Amino acid sequence: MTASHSPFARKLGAFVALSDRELIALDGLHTRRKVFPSGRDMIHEGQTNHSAYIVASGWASSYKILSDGSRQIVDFQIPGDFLGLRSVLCRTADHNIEPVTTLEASEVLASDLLDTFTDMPRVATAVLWAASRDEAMVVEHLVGVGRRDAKVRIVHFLLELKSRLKLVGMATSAGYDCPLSQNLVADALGLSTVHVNRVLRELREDGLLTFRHGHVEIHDLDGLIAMSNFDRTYLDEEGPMLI
Amino acid sequence: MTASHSPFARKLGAFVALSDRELIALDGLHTRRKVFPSGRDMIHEGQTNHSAYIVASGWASSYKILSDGSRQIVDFQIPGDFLGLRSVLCRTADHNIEPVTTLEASEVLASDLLDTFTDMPRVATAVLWAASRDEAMVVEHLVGVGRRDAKVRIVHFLLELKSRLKLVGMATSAGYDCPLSQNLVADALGLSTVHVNRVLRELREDGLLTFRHGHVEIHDLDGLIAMSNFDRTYLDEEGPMLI
DNA sequence: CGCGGTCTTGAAGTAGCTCAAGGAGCGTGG
DNA sequence: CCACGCTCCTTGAGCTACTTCAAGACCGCG
Repeated sequence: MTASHSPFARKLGAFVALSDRELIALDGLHTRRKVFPSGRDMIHEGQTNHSAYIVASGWASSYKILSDGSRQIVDFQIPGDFLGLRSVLCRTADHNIEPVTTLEASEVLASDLLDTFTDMPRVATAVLWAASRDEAMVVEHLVGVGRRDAKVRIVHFLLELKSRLKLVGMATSAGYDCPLSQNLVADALGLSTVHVNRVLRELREDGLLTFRHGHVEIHDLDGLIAMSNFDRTYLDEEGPMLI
Repeated sequence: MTASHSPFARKLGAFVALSDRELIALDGLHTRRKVFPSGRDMIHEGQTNHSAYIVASGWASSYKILSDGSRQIVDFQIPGDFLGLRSVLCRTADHNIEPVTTLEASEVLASDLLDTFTDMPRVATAVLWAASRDEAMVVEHLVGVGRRDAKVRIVHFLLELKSRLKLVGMATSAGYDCPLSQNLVADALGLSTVHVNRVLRELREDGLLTFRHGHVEIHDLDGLIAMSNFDRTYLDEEGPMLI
């Protein structure tokens, strides 16, 4: 696998060892590309009959708004991730999706996907794997919000992001670019913006990491992993798990 | 559909209108029945090569334990629910499952399920629907833990449970039996046991609901729905959504 | 009858919230 | 080119919704 493949192909290639033919087929799903501006919902809760997408570039957020106006962000989507895969199945979306940055995404027809599956069953395995990884991430997110204090929660979140970005070549162990505002992080982690700011300052002062100006710099990876009990094997595998 | 069918068949019948032949086929999945004692894990995190089950009677909990010993319960399973469906796919479980009460469950082989699917595609639709409902419930759970205060969180939780139990004939609008200890509720909702106790007392004093001695009594359904902004349509449909 | 789990209540502490106000970066229009 | 109006970041001060600790009551069970 080379860097010339799409983030989507790179990601799946990390799960399941794929042949060139299979990787090219995955890239082939990237026709019908669209661009979405940031800050405007591309999928509304309750909306029916929309499509699924694969993110080509940019970040998005899926979230719910409560009656009192507060927002819970369920997950962020980065290049290579599916957007709204489940809501295609359910026919009606159960949450909103809004680009965080300008977003390029390719519309994926269920039929195209299924054709690829019958043609190349290993691809089906990989997609299923990716889908259940997404579900596992929501569970992990729930655990964090329910039982971890703010500092550990934020560290865990930033490490997870690092692992995910690394998979598509957008992060190193030293750091990564991150377009999320402190407000977005707060709404994802069930905290207030103010508190996120304070914790980020503490982490900076402790020499653990710096998150500023859209960039996360990791100063002490071992320290971060130790304090957050981040599971290295959870998302951070080197090489495909299934040969 | 009559009450003589299994909870599983009842539940799916509420999603998709199923013929007698289809309902009977679903009941047919309930061979290979096993009994699990309460309080002992039936599936461990990291365990591989275990089976999926359908709960026939009793309650179970799926949860994760953090390094500091605290526990986050991700979901409870009631009769008619799948147990460990995703971990069959992933090969290795990403959370523990422990019966809350004595549990009767039927082992389901992936092959049996797939045979039923090819034979009766509507069943596949129904199972897929149930699976994505489960996922939607985890998301809703995350929203609650992240953004709702303790009172609303508990009310929402108990109303959701009511809706789910109603689907399998184990609850009425007046109330239901609930074997969960306050400690279990606390670990599901990211609260302390003590605080759950206090909030429950408040709800009782406000004449909204009583949760005592393993029984939830609903005194003021409209009041509860109003204060928690519970979405009536979310799980509470009357009649199948897909004819 | 005593014992472990659950429930209940009080008292005191604290993590994280809200409110408030100022600064820094940046696009936009005068 | 500067002034403006954003949005985002930063910091302080005070508050409150929760937590932890502690102790007693209840209850089913061996």
